[in-house]
Amino acid sequence: MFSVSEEDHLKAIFKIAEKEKKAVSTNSIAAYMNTAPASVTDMLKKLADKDLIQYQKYKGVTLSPSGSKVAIQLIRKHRLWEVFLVEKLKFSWEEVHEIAEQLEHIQSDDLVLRLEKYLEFPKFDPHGDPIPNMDGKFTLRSQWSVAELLPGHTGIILGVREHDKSFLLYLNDMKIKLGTSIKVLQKTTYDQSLRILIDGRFENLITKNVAHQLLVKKV
Amino acid sequence: MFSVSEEDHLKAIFKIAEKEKKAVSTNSIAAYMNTAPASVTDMLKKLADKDLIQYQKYKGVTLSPSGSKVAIQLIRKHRLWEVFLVEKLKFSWEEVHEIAEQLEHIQSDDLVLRLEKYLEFPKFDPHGDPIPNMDGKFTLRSQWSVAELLPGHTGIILGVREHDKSFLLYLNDMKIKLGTSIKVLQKTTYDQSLRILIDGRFENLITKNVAHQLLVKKV
DNA sequence: AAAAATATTTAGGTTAGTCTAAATTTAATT
DNA sequence: AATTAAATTTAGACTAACCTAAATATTTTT
Repeated sequence: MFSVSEEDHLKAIFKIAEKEKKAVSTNSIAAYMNTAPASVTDMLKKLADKDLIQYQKYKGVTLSPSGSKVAIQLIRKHRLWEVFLVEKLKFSWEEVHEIAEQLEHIQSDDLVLRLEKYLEFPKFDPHGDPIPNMDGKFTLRSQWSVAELLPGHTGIILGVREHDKSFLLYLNDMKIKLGTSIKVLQKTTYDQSLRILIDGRFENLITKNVAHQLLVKKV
Repeated sequence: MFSVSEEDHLKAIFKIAEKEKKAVSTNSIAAYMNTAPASVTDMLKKLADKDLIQYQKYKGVTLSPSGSKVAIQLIRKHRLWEVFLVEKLKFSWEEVHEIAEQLEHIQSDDLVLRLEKYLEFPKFDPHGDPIPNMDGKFTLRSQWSVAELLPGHTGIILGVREHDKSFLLYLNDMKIKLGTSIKVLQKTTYDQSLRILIDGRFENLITKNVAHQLLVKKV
């Protein structure tokens, strides 16, 4: 239906729009995709012709309903494949992104439905990101970052904001994964770094930024 | 490493060479791939430059050791994914080819190894074709076509030569699948069509050609 | 509000992978 | 062996997806 490059651009627009509310700029897409801005402009024209985006020269883009649908289906496929890779093939959470980037472009609606059923309809992927259902609906849940927890309070890791491989390896070293309990022992007033207790066993110091990347439910 | 089109051409050459012993012709590749012969010529030049084939103008091509390796690895991935689709996702054997054609191009050696392990090292795919191991070795076994069975003798279906969807659906209708027993009741001398008994329960008439496509072990 | 900086688009070019039509080589037939 | 037919290659062109450099629009700063 759509080319890999078209799909990738739509996904990039979706991801960027998720964070910043305004129209998505050409340069931000280029930065996200590691391509030249001029290449993005070319693609935006094509996507606009196909009514996948709203595009006005120099004014940035927003996804149309059909463009949004394509992006969400891609994200759905990506996350379902990540669950497969981790749950079934026993990959670690930092290894699956590149492979899922390829698998998400496999075209077969039936495949996605059967995969989802086989995985028993997971609602979140191995990084804690929600998996949209067939209709593009994401499951919502209340979650806080560890940075928001008050000293003395505990949370259970639901997910991570940062997906960088080195960050995930750092968490592995600290024995932090989905389901791990994090108790905030102390917050430094100087730089807001935190002393935490991991699974009631390991004490460690994390920066404010790291705390911001860790998403938990309060217990 | 290699593009999808390069891989597809190498696989086509391998498949054609499997049947016909001589050097593979440009036209046969074009026919197999549904492309113009001129496009094949272009690609052959490229593959020859990369030492993936032996190519002399007008003389046809043969795979080099490295080209052969690429082709066999593709076939390996294709067949492993087919096993996954049928065994785990419960696709029917006539539905999996197109999806596996896409999946075979996913690049990750680790993925293939883990998939193979997850599937418990299958040696044959859902059509009974052998799955080469990591080193490119195919498992051999003695097999005959039903056309070779003498009246009164029985075989167990090991695989099919023909992979066409309509043929597989025809077998479904006749309740023939891998493991099914086939007893030859009678051979017509006129056109060598056969009356067979399927799983000791259903009697049916098949043409000589159909019998030739059905591979069995003798019992 | 003008100048400077930044963002974006346009213009023109490249490569991979395809095509058709014409030219050439090889194979088959008379 | 010459002619015809078939197979193959060459020549030239197209599209998708990229690029760089230059031009233009927008935003920020003085």
